[in-house]
Amino acid sequence: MSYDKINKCENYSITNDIFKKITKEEYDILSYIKNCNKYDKGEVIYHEGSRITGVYCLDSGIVKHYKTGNDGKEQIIRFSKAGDIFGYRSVLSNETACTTAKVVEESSVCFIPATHFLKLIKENSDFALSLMQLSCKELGDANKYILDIAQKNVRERLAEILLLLHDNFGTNSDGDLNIFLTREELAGLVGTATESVIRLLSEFKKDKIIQLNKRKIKILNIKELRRISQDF
Amino acid sequence: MSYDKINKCENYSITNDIFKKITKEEYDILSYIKNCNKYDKGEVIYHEGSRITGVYCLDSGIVKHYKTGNDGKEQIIRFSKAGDIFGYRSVLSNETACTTAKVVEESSVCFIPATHFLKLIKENSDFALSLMQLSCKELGDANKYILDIAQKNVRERLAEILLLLHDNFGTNSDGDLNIFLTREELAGLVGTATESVIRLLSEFKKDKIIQLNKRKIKILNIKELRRISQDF
DNA sequence: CGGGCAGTTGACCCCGCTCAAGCGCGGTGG
DNA sequence: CCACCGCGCTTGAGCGGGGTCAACTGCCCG
Repeated sequence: MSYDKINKCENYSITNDIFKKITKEEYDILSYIKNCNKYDKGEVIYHEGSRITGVYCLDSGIVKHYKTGNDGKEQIIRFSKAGDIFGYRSVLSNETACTTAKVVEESSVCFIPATHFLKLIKENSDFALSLMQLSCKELGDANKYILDIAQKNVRERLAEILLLLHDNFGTNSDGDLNIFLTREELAGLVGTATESVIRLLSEFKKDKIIQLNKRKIKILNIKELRRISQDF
Repeated sequence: MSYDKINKCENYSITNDIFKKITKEEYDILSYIKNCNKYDKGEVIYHEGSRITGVYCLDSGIVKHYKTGNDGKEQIIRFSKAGDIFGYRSVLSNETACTTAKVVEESSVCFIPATHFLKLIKENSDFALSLMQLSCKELGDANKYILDIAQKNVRERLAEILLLLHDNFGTNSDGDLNIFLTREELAGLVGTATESVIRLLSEFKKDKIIQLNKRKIKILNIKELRRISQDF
């Protein structure tokens, strides 16, 4: 992280989502206190197990959150995109980070110290409530994920992940998904081996359900994908 | 749920855990407003997908929370025991219930209407904060569960579940786990087939790691169980 | 006494993991 | 400029963990 990258925050993230609930005054103080950095692709913002001293919000870019298994394999839990905040789980539960946060696409990240974040929660109950809603939503997502991994087969899960990426990141003008993951990352998301992802992607391609070009993925038949994913 | 079971709450649950943070006055109002019921084993408190109009706290008993897969198989997400609250996720995120809550052991359950619960959060920031800590802790647990199911084999997971039950429910004077699940429920917890659970339990028994007597399980070698579970 | 459910065991076999080999491509250095 | 290396991707072969099916037992309860 080079020095010239510091303090170039555009304030996007704190105008977004849950920060809608803070007052003008709180906003001004927050703008003053927060601290922004740019991170390159592949850089780690924090490691699983490390103590977190504040909350991060993403101005731009994509960050993946993963846990590492005993054999060193990454299990991706979720992604953050522009406007999302992360790290708040550790700050609130006062535990070490339960995931590693690594940059997938060059990101601009704001940092809000824990003390100030907790102060905001205490003083603004609307803010506290929307934060609670956020963590509850994440909890619901995690519960669904547990069911999926436990009961669906790899083919169904891959279909579901493609739909999830489609919903979260959308498509560019060419119709390609706006996120470019390695096969290994896809495997870490689905919870399977890289080779299995490759084989199934080839099948989907053969069946004209998706189109592949390197890491670009275009969904051609979203209905069929939904049918395969078995999600009603 | 028979009529004579209503309004016999002992107030245990609202003296517990997160309700420590409420004031005397709030406590008195809450005692007046809340509503208590007894539920027999097997009764459903609410179903996955139904709208929840308040938050539940458990005075006594055990409740399991599970999601149902497309093939009808239960995936148990977690248990509640005396002092725990549940249903708050749906109330806060304003979504339908993401799990079914079913009584495993006869339970005394208090109900707090959503409006009053939200009022408490708005007016008592300490209460809000400890509730947030609770949801964040659950989120951390869920994330760990995802990693486990995705990367560990059934043997490792079963060992881990036995340790988890041991930590959560403890043992009685005979050293048996204080929770009595069917083999099918254990399978739904581990995320596997009933037959696999049976076979592995037999193995653990053969290896003198556990003792079995119907649904009673006694852990004989907790170290070995920890080794098998691969959890560091 | 009979029906039904939980538990158990054996047989079978398929999904998906692992290992290995080969390919394409971009970067680096001689 | 080309040779080489390494990484990501792809494909094939093999096999084993664990899911499924079926049969049997024991037990509870009507």
